[in-house]
Amino acid sequence: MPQPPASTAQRFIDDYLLYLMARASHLISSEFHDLLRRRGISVPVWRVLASLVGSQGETVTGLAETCLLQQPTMTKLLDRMVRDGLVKRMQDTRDRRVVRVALTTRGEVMATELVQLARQHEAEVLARHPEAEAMAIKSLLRGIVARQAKPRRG
Amino acid sequence: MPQPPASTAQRFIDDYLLYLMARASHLISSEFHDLLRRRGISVPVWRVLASLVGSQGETVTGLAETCLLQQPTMTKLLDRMVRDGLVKRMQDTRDRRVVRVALTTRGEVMATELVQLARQHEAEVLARHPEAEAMAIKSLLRGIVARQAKPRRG
DNA sequence: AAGGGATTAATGCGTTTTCATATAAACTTC
DNA sequence: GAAGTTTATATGAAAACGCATTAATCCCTT
Repeated sequence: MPQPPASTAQRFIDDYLLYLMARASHLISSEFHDLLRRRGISVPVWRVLASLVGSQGETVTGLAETCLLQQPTMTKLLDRMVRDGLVKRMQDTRDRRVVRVALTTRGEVMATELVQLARQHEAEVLARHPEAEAMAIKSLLRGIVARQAKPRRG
Repeated sequence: MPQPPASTAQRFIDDYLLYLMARASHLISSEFHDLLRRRGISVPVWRVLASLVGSQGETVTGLAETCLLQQPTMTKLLDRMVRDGLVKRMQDTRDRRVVRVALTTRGEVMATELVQLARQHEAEVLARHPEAEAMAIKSLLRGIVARQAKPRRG
């Protein structure tokens, strides 16, 4: 284990809301992302799959926003997912500019399975943070960061 | 504006904790990241600067963890920051494996200025989310997502 | 109904990140 | 004190990302 930082309790970022949110999100998500990696699934792919469950078809731009990516990044990600047989592109009947992206059968099987695992994991996380229902946001997130700290490699 | 998704209120992800956290974090941070971009500063560079304010020197691995990056990524990021005169590498006296990274004068000036802007922005965000002090985490984060929604391009 | 302006998705290029591995230094143990 | 193990950082190839631009379609005004 490396030495603790020179000034342990005094760092700007440790009381900075945006950092607390980013770190809490990162730490908690890392657990599930590890599970994904073991299955050879990248985080962006998982996000697209999860976004498309139950949908008849989403636009590229809409998916990009949902998945927190830029549109060109999404286009290239979809290229790979089409190649891997997870999603298909369809033309929108009303607007020929629009591409509707939907799950293939294979994609749907995978997505459904992962969503179930995600729900399980979410339940575990919530069980682990029982005070989450009542605390102020900063101390809450700070608590998550502290408690969650480094279960393994982030 | 694009069409709303086929099933508006029923998506799995809209009630999924990890997504709510990631999205809330992304949305709020985007505002500040826009400010950074206007100044030509990337998010990872900002994170390193913010991590080093008030420090005598952090290790590469420690910085990587703090900044939510992998260690090789941090090494290369530091290469660029050294090149740009923002940080310097120093040898640790006790453990010669360890590289101590610290701000240069130029880096410190920049970091201090940015931290001040970050504090301002944080205050604005907190003022905008007054109920943040008392709400349950999921509805809290969901509320942030809803209210923050798309101030401009994410 | 035609043309200007806006919107959707794709492409190309340069940069950055990741994954796997290599190198070097320091601890441990016999 | 030397071999083996662990820890810290660096490197190199391949993938992914971001920005700017392009092509096609739609919308709205006149």
